[in-house]
Amino acid sequence: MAGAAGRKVRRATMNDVARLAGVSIKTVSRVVNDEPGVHPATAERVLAAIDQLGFRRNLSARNLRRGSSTGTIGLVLEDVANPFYSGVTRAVEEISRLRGRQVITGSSDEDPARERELALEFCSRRVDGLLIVPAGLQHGYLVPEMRAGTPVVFLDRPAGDVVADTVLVDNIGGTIEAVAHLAAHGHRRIAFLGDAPDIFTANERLRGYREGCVRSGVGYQEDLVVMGPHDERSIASALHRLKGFREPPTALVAGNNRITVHVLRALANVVERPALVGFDDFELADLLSPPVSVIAHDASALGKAAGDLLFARLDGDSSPPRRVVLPVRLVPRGSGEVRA
Amino acid sequence: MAGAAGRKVRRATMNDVARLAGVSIKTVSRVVNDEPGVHPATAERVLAAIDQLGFRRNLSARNLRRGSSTGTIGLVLEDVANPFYSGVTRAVEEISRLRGRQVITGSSDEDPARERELALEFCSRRVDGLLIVPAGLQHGYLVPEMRAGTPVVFLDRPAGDVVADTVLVDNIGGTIEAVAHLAAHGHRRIAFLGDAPDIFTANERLRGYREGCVRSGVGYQEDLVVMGPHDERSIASALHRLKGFREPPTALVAGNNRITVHVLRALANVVERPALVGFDDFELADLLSPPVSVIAHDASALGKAAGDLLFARLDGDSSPPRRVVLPVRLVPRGSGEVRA
DNA sequence: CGCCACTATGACAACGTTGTCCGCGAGTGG
DNA sequence: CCACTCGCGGACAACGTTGTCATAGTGGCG
Repeated sequence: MAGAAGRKVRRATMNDVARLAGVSIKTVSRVVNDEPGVHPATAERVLAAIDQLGFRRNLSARNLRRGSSTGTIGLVLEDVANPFYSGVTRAVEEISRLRGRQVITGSSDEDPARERELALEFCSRRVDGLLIVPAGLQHGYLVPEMRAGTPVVFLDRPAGDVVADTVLVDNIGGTIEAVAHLAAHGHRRIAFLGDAPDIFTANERLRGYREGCVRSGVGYQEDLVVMGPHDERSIASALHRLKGFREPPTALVAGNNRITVHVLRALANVVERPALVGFDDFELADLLSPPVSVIAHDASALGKAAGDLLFARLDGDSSPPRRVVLPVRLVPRGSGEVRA
Repeated sequence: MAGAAGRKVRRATMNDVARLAGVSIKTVSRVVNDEPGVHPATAERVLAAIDQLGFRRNLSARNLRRGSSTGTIGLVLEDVANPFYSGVTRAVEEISRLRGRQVITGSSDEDPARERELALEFCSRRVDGLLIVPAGLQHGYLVPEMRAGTPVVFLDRPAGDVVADTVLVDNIGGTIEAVAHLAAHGHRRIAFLGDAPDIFTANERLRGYREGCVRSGVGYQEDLVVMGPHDERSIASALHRLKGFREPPTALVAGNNRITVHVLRALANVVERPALVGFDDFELADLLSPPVSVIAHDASALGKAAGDLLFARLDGDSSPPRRVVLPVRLVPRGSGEVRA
């Protein structure tokens, strides 16, 4: 059992190592960086000294001196605890690891000020690249960074006022498909429960819903739309209100994974359940009864696509900014295949 | 629409700002750090220059010069994508934010070498503190760091061979309770599906299971224990094998959230389902049918406790290392209350 | 009018590392 | 035996920032 007892000790530097090994500091540097031109016996002595002192090279100093890469990628998202974003995080981490980079993450909680604060903090740390799930619409603050050559990729939502690489999912197409699917099962009164309309994806999905209603010949009815922000309570009361309509909706489209879960919870003890299609897939959706039909898209694919784009830029790709839209697919599992 | 077009530009330094504002670099530093003794008009000029150049102070240089805090906390866990750990991550992020720190995370995937690599990388970055979910049993490599004053807190599992702050959950107590609960409902053949026994929590929970069997008068039966590592397939085949017994188990204890989910999937279309209690709570457990009874413990509580411990150390607490064991509680929801 | 206290600013070194360049000694070919 | 190369190691500056100390200006006061 080794303890950490004893006086707090100053951290060893290359100088200390050099002194102990009886060589110059530059030689230590050479050993640490696997540079050629060091006699094996000398290297041995240096390594022994490093081990004895527990020396770890100071990356702040290294980064400062080298000026180029800090070996870090900044990732700003809405909430790491949301399974969708933690999937994205994992994918980004994975691809970064292959490229020898560490990931620094931060949750913005949909607060534009917090997003900006995090992103700028990351820039101060001189991250090699930034991946951002935008909370706000103003990203002019990133222009100096981009000018200085820091690649920025926007994820899941586009930036408001800068032109940059962006990876999105097909929100509109997905919602159109959801509505079409429900309409094909005879539903004519299809409600939409969406997130706050100033969130890009929420708005796009609303547009898709509207378009889907029109295309499916159902007709768009304002009163069947309930936009957020939502929590469990507000979803429950919205459902209650909809149910009180003279012609209540027979089907629901839920705008994202959290809303879907809230809907499921609100409907838990209801006998006459409306048909349901949720946007975003989630674990256990297939094990619920009825299993929940969803518009699925892959968090890892999103993270990977964004990461690929970012690293391509780091590798020197200077083509015009790209916008990648990842496909979604309807996964019918039961909850959406109930006839009206 | 601002573009990032134009030549790639060198990043502005304090020197550039100083020249543009017609002051010395030290004055710029004073403004940036809100130090007193700068004439308001001068500060104004400096701020304008900063804005014009898009200057962001280089934290590598700052950290190097100041030598003290880098404003970062390193978090090594098993897999950010696992909801349990992403909950921990979020809690750590939250508490770090309040203390003005950024969190750097890395997933070890249960690989001791990877854990070590990540932790040492973080040390090279001179993180202010380390939070580690140990993958291995050897942590001697951290001794120099701890000597140098970097606080280390182990999370969810203890370290193998160093004495340090540790936050655990009551694995043994929880599993004992699970077994007792099932026994109270008349079960005499209770199987245990656990993770790889070299994982601390898996082993502790196995011990708890064994103890629980003894205490409940059920008797410990070797052949009802199936340890991992597990995936969906292996769980399915284990269940199949157990079912073939002359006296098949009438109840199951699942060793962690992933195993529980695998069990649920394997049992999805089975009519005669054994009673089930899972270790770890998970979202939607209450909405399944039957709702899944679990031994619940709080990921955020774990993250918060560890963070509190870490920051207490950073604030100078030098009392002997502590071991905190967080309570768990049985949440009966249905799946565990089936009579034998 | 000379001295002091005080404000506003600047010159300079140092943090730990790495890139550049230089030197020493041994081996090698003519 | 000399000139030249090659392998190895070291001295020194520089990265961008901040702490220390010095200094110029300013106004008050005896």
